[in-house]
Amino acid sequence: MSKKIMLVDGNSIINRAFYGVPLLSNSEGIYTNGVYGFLNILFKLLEEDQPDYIAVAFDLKAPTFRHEVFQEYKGNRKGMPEELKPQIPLLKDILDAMGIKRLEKEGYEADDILGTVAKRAEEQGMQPIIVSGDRDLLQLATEQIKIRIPKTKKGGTEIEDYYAKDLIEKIGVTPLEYIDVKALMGDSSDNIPGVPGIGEKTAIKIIQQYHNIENAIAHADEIKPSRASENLKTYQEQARQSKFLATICTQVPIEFDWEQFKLDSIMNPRVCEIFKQLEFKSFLDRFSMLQETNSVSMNTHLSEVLYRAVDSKEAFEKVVEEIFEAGKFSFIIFSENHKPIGISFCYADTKGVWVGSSDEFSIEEIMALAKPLFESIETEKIAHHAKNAMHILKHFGITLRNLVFDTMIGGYVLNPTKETYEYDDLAQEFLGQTFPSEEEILGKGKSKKSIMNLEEKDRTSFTAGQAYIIYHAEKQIKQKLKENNQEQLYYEIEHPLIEVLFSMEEYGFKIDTQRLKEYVDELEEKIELLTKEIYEIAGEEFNINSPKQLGVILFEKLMLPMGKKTKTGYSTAAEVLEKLRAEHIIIEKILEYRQLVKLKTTYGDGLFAVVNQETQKIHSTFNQTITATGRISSTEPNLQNIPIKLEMGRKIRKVFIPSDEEYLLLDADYSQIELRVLAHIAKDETLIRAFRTGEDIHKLTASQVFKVPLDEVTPRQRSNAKAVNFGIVYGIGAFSLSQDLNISRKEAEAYIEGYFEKYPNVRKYMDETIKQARELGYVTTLFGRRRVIPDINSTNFARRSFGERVAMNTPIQGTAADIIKIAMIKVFNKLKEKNLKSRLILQVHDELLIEVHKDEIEEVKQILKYEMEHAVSLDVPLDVDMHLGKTWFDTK
DNA sequence: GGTATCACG
DNA sequence: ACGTACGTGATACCA
Repeated sequence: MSKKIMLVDGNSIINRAFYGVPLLSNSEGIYTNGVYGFLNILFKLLEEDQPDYIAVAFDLKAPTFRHEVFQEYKGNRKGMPEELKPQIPLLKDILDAMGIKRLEKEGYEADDILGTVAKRAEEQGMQPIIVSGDRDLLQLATEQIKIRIPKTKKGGTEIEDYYAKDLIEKIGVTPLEYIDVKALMGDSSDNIPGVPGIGEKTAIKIIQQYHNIENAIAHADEIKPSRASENLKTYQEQARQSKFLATICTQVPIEFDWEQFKLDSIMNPRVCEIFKQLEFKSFLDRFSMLQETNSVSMNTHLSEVLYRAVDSKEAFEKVVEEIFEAGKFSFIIFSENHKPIGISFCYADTKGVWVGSSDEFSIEEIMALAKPLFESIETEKIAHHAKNAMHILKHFGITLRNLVFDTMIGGYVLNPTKETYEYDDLAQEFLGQTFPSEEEILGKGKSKKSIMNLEEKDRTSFTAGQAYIIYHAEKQIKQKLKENNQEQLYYEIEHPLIEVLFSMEEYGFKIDTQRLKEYVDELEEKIELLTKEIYEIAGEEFNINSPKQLGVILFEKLMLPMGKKTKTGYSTAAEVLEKLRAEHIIIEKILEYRQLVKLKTTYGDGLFAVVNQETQKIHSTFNQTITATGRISSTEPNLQNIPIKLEMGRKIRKVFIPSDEEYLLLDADYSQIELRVLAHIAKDETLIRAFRTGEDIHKLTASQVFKVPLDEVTPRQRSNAKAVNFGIVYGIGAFSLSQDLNISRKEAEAYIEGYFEKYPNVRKYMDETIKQARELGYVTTLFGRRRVIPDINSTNFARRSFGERVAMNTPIQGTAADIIKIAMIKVFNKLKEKNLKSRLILQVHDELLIEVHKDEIEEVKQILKYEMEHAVSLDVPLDVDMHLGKTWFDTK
């Protein structure tokens, strides 16, 4: 049975709908007739045809006011309160919510898109159904392609259907001849001039006889009436032109995937909410009829109906059974004081359950009953922050299998700049429903209530409601990912990464606590000594850690020249003190003191505090939804900022050791990954060639910027060029570069200009990226990661400039982040597949660290290097340096 | 809870 | 004339 694909001409149908029904507004004063009529026709057709696929094409050039007809307010467009405007869904929002793909293409009309897709569908053996109010489309009719033309009449909507044979039967011309009919009769709405004096009747008669305008023109003398004959001769050029205009282009260069058009359930909670808001009552009724026997109505708030609490073994066993039958469920584990207290589930679309632990029903018993469910490879799971749940489950000896979606990660992929990804937001954003936040229900801080203290009804609706939200938000998030072309990013990068990060966290990093203690003691002694010296020099005791008190000593008591100020007073930052080094001996003492205190508190004491006393390991958390660029971050402790630059600090790395003497540490880092990414995405020949031939990139830049031969570049010039390269990646500014290099702004400007002269495509890339950000409001990485930059169009200079730098930097930093994530997944899978004992334990943005078993060194080295260098294929090679060592310090 | 400082890529 | 590089996290101070 061949698949049906319905292709709707959005513009013409909404026009029909708009004119076909009387102007009506709902109780909010929102005019809804155009969109209402459109949907009315759409639903009727969907019921009749039951297509497998659907898409709606829009004409970007056509006036859009009828798509936005809701924005009229009480008859007065300007009268609508500003705060109401963005809340009113437009037709496109409704289509998006229903999961119906919109097709739009700059420079092409909806007709052309429809023609193109229909032809391709026909080639694929599908049955295309084109829906349009425009008879132009009749030229596309064939034996397979059906054209449906709805007509809004008093008694309702009537639809005329045309296959090729129907056209011949009813009008007497073939679809191709119909183009010539149009060309002769013209069409004012499509700006086709036609031939004056020839209307529909005459046009059809002429074409029936002569089949096309060329032939008709050749025989113009024979044509009657004489007026038509005369005009055809006079306006023959115009007739040819009209034919060109009337011909639908079926070769529009668009790419699509049939799966994008797949018609799922168009009636979901989000759509329901919109219909409620617009008071489309008849559609809501249609929906509730579509719902199964279930009493659940979407008009009911999601916290009110669906849920039940389960508090006995017998009852939960039954629930587990039901979930197995459903084949798919969402779940949330609730914890208090680091101990799980219950689980909520949602399954079979409308069923929500809260299973709480009690004296009679322990969490251990609950977990034991749920174990087969979580471990089943048949049953699909939806989670929110699955990595967290995996740790809890692991504690009960449970391995989570067949996780199909993580709504937190999905939300992050759609918009990485949000502070948090919580349930109330998901409900609002993806389901259009209001759900209370955790804070509203439980409060926060010290007065935070326990879930167990809630009334049973509230507890159940709160916990199961969250499971309900993620169960239903999943479809919406997936749909949005599809629309944004981010399915690959989610399914091939972020989703598989969850397990990799889980494994890294779970495995941990062994710490030589003995050595750490010695290190802290050593620092403590030095600090004590320095403190005394500083007090002596200052002539009094004060808190050196307080920038305020330190400022008073330095700039008031010792009268040192003040460099910079901060909001609150004098700046005592290292950058400022460094310039005062020669002024007073206290400065170097303070700088050293600062360095040592930092090492002791943050890295000494800080690390100690998070070592698991039993295993002597630290288990950092790798956050997957924090950064705006796609990098991961590390907390408790942050293992991505362990000192390395200064020798004193670098020593701390000696306390990071392998689990036992069977293992060593293997470190691999990408060389210049961001500059390589820049070379690739900017397509700069000079840069690409340099990386291909393995040149020293900073030296090359120095030679280009300072206009000296390559072998005459001084170390100083190379180091300055390095700063320029950094600046480029960050979105350069002359002022900042001048600060960084301690040169004049003029000189810095000359460096930048010199750079862009030599790497012209880099400048082109920067300009184009900013332009794209302005137009689209966002920038993307090579793998479709997207960051919205609202400030790019700000009228405030500083904000706008920031937006521009972000626009330039994010694709570079983000693409590098994508690449190493891909490498991590590949390395992880290879180690697993080959059943090796070696483990990936850390990522530091361009660096991976593996705890490698001594028997596996050569094999793992080969895997690590290969997978990192071949994670993706760019126009430049990726280059990886590797080091093996007994401690992290030694992997240099 | 905001600010300053400083550790990393 | 604007105010200044991109991305993070931890700690100590202080209102």
